[in-house]
Amino acid sequence: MVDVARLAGVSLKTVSRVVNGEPHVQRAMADRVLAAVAELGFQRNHMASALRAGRASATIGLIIEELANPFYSTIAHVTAEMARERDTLLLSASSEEDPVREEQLLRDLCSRRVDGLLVVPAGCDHSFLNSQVEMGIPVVFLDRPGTNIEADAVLLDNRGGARNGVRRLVADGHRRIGVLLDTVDVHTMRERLAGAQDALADAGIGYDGALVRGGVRDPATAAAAVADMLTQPSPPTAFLALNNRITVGAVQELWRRGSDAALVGFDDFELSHLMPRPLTVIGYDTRELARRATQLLFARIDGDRSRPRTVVLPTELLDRGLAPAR
Amino acid sequence: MVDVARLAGVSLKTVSRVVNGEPHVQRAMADRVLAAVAELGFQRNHMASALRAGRASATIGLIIEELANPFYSTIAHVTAEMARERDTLLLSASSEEDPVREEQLLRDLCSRRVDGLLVVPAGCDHSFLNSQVEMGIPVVFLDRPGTNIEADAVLLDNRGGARNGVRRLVADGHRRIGVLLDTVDVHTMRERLAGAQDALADAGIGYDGALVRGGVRDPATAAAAVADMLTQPSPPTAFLALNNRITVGAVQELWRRGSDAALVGFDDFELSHLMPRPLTVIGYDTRELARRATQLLFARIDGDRSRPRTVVLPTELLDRGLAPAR
DNA sequence: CGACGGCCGGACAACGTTGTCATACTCTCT
DNA sequence: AGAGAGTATGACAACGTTGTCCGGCCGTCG
Repeated sequence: MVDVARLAGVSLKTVSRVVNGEPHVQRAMADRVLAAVAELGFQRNHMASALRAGRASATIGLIIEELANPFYSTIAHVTAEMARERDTLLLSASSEEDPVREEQLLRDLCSRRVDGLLVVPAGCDHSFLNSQVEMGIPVVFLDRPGTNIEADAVLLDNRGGARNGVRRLVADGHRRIGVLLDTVDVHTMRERLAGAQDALADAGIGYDGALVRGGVRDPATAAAAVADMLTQPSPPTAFLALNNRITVGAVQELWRRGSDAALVGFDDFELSHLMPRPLTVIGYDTRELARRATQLLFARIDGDRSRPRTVVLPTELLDRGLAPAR
Repeated sequence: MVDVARLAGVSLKTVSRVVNGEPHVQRAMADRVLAAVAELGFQRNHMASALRAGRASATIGLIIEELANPFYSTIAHVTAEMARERDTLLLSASSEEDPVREEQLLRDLCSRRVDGLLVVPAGCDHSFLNSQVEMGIPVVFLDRPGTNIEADAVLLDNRGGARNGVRRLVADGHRRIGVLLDTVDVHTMRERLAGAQDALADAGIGYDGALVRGGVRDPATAAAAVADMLTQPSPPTAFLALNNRITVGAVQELWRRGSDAALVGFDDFELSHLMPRPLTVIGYDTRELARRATQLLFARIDGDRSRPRTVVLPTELLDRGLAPAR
C-alpha cells in the first residue's frame, strides 16, 4: 500500500480510502490510485485489515469427524454455502474421533480468531471452550451435545428414531433382534441403543446381551459381526444397524449369504433404495440439521446473547420393506 | 500479551519468548509468565503473528466444484489430512461450476494470503492468477488443467478411460451406444467424449448425433434421457454414462424399466458393486489424485521452482459384467 | 583484577492496515 | 467580509506479534 501511495503520489490513507470505496476522494485522485493498484498488482491483505481494530476474520471453523463421510461433507457444504452469503469462508478440519486432536484443532481455530465454531464433538470435555465463548467466539454443537459447557446444540431424535425402527421389526413379529453399534462412547450411539431398548422393553422382550454387538467400526466388521451372530445357536431373525456404514456391511453380508433376516438401518444414504434387498432406514434431513446449526451460529455471531438452545430434529422411518420374500 | 507482561511483571518480549518456547528464559520467570497466561486465558493471535515479517499463514485454499460430492469431499479429506501434518488448515470453498464465483473465491483466498491453492477449475481463464503465482502463492490444478496459466496439474486419463469403456461394450457386440454427458464446457467431459469417439472410430462405427446426449446434470435428468433414448426408433443397446451422477440415474431407470441394455459408467462410487444390476465402471484412485496434487503443492510451498509439471494418473476398467441375463 | 563470553531481560521498530484527528480549501449565508 | 459548514487530504497511532539490538549480570581465565 505504501508503494501504491508513492506511485500515485498520494498518502497511504488515501489509498486505503480508495481501496475500501470510502467517499470523499476526488475522482481524478481515485483514478490515479486505481491505476497504481493495477500496475503494481496490489491486493489488500485481509489479515492485516482484520487485525486492525480486532475486526471479524470472516472465517468460521468447522470440526467434524471425517470430511470424506457423506454425512459430514453434506454438513460442510451447507455451512459453506450459508457462509458464502456473508462473504465468510469455512475452515474445516476432521477430528477423526480423537479427543486430543479435536482439542488441538479447536485451539488452533481459536488462535486464528475465527468468528464462530461449529463442532461435531468427539471429546468428552469441552470446558476449555468456555473461556473462548466468554471472549466472544460462539460455539454451536452439531449432531451431539458438548460436554461441560453451556452452548447451543442441534441434534437428531436418535432415541425416537431407533425406537421406531425396532417397533417396526417387532410389529413384523420379530423377537430376536440383533443390534449392531460402534461404541457407546459416542453420544449418538448411546441414544440409539437406548431407543432400541425402549422399544424392546415396551414390547415385553427381555434384554439379551448376546444380541447386542459393539465395536462395529466399518462395513467389514459389520459383515463379520452379522456372519458370527447368524451362526450362533438361536440366531437373530432381524438386525438393527445403528449407522450407515454398519448398515452397508450388514446388507452386503445378508445378501451374500442369501439370508432372509430382516434389516433396519439408522441413517439413510444415497442409493439405499437401490440395494439388492429391501432396506428400511431411519432417515433425517442432514441439510436441515446443518442449516439450523449454521443459522444459530450466525445469530450468535450477530450478537444474540439469549440462553443457549438445544434443537432436536425428528427422524423418519423410510419403510421399504424388511426382508426378501422367502 | 501486554496484559500478561504487566501481570507477570516482565517485558512484552519475555512473554513472547515463553509463549514460543524460545530458550534463554529463567525457569522462575517462565513460570510466572505461564501463570499469568493461564490466569488471563491468553491465547496467541495467529493472524498477528503471521503478519509480522510476512510469515506463512499455515492455511491452504481448496476450490472444488461441490463439497457434498463424494469425489470432491474425498479430495478435501486427503488434502486436509496431509495439511494437518504440517500444522496447516484447509480453507475450502465450492465454485458450483460458476467461473465468476470461482474467481471471487480465488481472489478472496489470495487476499487472505494462503500459502498455496489447490483448484479444480471451473472457469475458462485463470490468467488473473499469474500475478499471484509470481507473488509467491503457488497453484496446483486438480482433475482439470488451468487455462492461460503455466501451473502444475494432476489429471486423470479421461480419454483412455472412456476409450476402454466403449471398447468393452464393442467387444460385447454393441454397435448402438448411447453416450450421456453433462456439458462439453468442462474439460473432463470433452476428454471422455473424445475417448468414446476414439473407440467407436477404431471399431469402424460411424458417429450418430442422436446417440450423444448432453446437458445431463443429475440423476433425474439422466433417467429422463435414458427413458427418452430407449423409446426412440432404433434405440441404443448400451449406454456409457460419463460421470457417477449420470450413472446412478441410468442404473435406476434401466432397473425400473427392466431393460437389459448394457451400461458402463465413468467414476466408481461407493456401493457400485451392490447395484441391483451388473455395473461395469471406469474407476481410478481419487485419493492418489489428491495425494499427488497436495504433494506437488507443498513442494512448491517449500520452494520448488522447477518447471510446472502435469501428472496424468491411469484409470482402470472394473469389469462387473454389463447387463442382466435375458 | 580486568577482560571476555555466555546468559538473560528489555526497548524499539516493523509487519499492512484503518480509525482519529488535524489541516487546508471551497462554498454559502448573513 | 467573516463565520460556519462541508469536502478533500494527510499525519499519526494503533491492532498483536516478533526480530534486532543493546545492556547488565554472572562466572572464568589469564
